[in-house]
Amino acid sequence: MEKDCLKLENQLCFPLYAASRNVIKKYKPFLDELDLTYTQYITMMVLWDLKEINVKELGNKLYLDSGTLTPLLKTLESKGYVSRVRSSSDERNLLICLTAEGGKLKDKAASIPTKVSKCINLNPDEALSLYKILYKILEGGE
Amino acid sequence: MEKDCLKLENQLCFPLYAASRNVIKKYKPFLDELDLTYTQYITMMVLWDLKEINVKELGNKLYLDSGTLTPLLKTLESKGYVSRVRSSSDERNLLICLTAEGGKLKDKAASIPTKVSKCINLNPDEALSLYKILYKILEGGE
DNA sequence: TTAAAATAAATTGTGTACAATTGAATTGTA
DNA sequence: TACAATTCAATTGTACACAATTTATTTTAA
Repeated sequence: MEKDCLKLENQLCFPLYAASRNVIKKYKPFLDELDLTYTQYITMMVLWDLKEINVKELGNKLYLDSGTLTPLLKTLESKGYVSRVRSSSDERNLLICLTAEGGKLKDKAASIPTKVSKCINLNPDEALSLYKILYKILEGGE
Repeated sequence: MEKDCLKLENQLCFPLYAASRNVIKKYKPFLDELDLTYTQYITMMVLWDLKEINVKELGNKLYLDSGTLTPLLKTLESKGYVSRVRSSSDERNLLICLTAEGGKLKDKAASIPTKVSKCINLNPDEALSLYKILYKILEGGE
């Protein structure tokens, strides 16, 4: 009986992993219009909200490290959506700042959450339940 | 109000993406002992169950394409866990077969699901609810 | 029956993820 | 105040993901 534990259909992590990729794919046609990948998009979300943040804090919010963020932020800089400046008070910190160009993207992105949620077949109860469980996983360990 | 839709904390996809990576990380110490990555592990799960499958069907089960699977399966072959043989009835198909060595891994893996579930802070109701919602997402579109 | 269409895997190229290491800047402390 | 420890970002190296294209094989339909 122990063996059924190793069947794909009895796993919780596998559908979590597959559903995550599945939903991210639904963003693609909308994000293509903004010339953003999904990871770049969630980075821009933080910046649309805060305007400025250093790499460390950004990594804490996105659960990503500098190995992922450094090249991604250089790409966003090359697109003109953010600037990268060393903090004068502590040269170890790199400040990521939203540019005017990056700010304009927010308007174009405003309709994306609604459009994507229409592609996902969940009712409000399920969505809320999912949200709570996912944050319980995220908070329950790191 | 439209603007709050673009806040990270109001997204459903972001915690899905973050929780997926968070849980996969919990497998790492256990999978390191088997010299498997998470993607290699779920591939082995299919093979422990079916013994043999072609790349196309494997991709359907894992929601992955040949671009991901081809190099991964070559790695598993080099580790001695699978063999790769063209189907004689249709040379387009590549059959992936569990080797004896690969079969032995199943015993070593048997305890992993229990160990990982102890690292995830969910009660049985939450786990079942999550499972159902994730499969609803997966079935609801592709 | 043979040429076009379809199918399967491999390949190519880009962009993450992430562990581990490095290097520069800052902080704590003897 | 030096200097060891810490912190932050960048770098290095490996392994996915995935879109798009290519190559080989098989199927189909004229």
